[in-house]
Amino acid sequence: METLFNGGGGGSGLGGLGFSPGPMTLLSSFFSDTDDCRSFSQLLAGAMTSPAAIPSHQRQGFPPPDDGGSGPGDEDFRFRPNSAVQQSPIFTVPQGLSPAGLLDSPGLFSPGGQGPFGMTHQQALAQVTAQAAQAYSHMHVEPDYSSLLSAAPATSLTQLPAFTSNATADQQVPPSAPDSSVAMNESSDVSHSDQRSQPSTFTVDNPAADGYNWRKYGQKQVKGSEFPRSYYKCTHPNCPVKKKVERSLEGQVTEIIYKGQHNHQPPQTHKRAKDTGNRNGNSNSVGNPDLASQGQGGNSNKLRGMAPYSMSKKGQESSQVTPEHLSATSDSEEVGDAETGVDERDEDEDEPNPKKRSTEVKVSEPAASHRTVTEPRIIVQTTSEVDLLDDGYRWRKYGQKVVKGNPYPRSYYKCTSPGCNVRKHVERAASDPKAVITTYEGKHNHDVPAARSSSHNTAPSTASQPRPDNAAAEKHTLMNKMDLRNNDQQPIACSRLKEEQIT
DNA sequence: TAGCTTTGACCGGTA
DNA sequence: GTACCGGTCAAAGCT
Repeated sequence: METLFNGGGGGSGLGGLGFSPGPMTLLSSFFSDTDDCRSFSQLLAGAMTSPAAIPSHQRQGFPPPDDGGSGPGDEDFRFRPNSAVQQSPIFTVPQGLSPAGLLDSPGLFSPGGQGPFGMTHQQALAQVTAQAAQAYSHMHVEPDYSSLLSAAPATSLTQLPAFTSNATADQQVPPSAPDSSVAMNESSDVSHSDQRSQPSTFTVDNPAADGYNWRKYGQKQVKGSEFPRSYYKCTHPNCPVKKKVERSLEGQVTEIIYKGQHNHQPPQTHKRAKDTGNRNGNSNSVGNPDLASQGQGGNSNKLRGMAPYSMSKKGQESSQVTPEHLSATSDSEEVGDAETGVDERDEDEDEPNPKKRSTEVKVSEPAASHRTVTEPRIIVQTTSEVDLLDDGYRWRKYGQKVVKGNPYPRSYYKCTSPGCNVRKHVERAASDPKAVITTYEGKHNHDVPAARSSSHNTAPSTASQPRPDNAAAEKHTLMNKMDLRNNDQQPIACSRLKEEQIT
């Protein structure tokens, strides 16, 4: 964990860079590797409505529902962090991490966003994250990964917001699919021809950062997206692979769609090293938007997936984990290599098995084109309203997205204070609009606005819901209290919030 | 000079 | 039949 979040010292990638992923990114990184899961929303919905219906003996493992997930005998419960269809990045919650327990934590949450234990959303998130990490370490045989996770100090999360928001240009580290390739490959059929990569949350300056060389052959403003879409072709002779990349004006990759499969190995020598600098002594150092390409032939080394985070090279702001990044899991060669060295890559390159190269979950779509398995990264600018959520700060809703399986949109907010980059992501459970997960990103650089009257609800905001700027500390505290090895810990993934009116 | 990006135009599919 | 749209082409410019 320490390695994961803080780089684990030793001079590799993340550690050296000294940044941490945003909480959701972190979660995503943990959860991005299975093929049969439930969306986060669905999880929420299910948990909010049916924990009791789940046999107690199964709660721990949170047996798969009816979505074709693992069978009764399976130890893993799977669900998708995003319900964007079945092509969402999925993650597996193995025994030890009980989604049910997650959501069914007694009294951890209560109206107002804070439970009797003072558990806040941030804390919940941190806890979930920690448990996810723990779970991941339990379920995956990858010794490297597991060890990393299990060894990670809970305090790592403390720095998440700060680091994500303060990354410097030199900290460009690719988001990576936490070894989704491995997990997925192990657990699913990789015949999928359809993949969709996680749009990396982070700015990726080099589209070829996934190990392949790409040539941009077109760009177009597509309908429905506020961002232009770029078209790339693999430059390898006769390689039919193409990819479409959508980026925000800040350079953040909002979506990457791959099409085709590489019929060759990733170039041994990466120009990327030249392009972005050869950090950590290896050539695979590039912010990499395309983990999916890995899935198509890109190499996937176990540790590469451990580095799901990258930082924007173009803007600090973009380095912040934005909602789009919540599920960012791009294959991170840079990080992976940074931590494992090129050798690992070479190993993977020696591994012709296409399955090992799949990073994102594949879908069963027969189409030749494959979209990465995550939901679209496009955030629709919907309103400019200032949403007065109960945390003392003023928020401006800057977008929302409806995910499949959840009639309620996921909403994104930004702090309205000038210069403050804190963002807030609110997701409501499909079954209960009052069941909400609120995730803060970043740290307020100002005090809580003067007292204001709120038409809605609840207890004093600052009391009912810890301020984001305290999130880190809270997480820290929480994480310190947590015993990652304790499977009995009931992580909280949602809260039945105050009668918060989100829209 | 090679390779790449940019960008307007063109093409084919679809409603 | 037509307009729209996504995808691609290809000339021009840049590195």
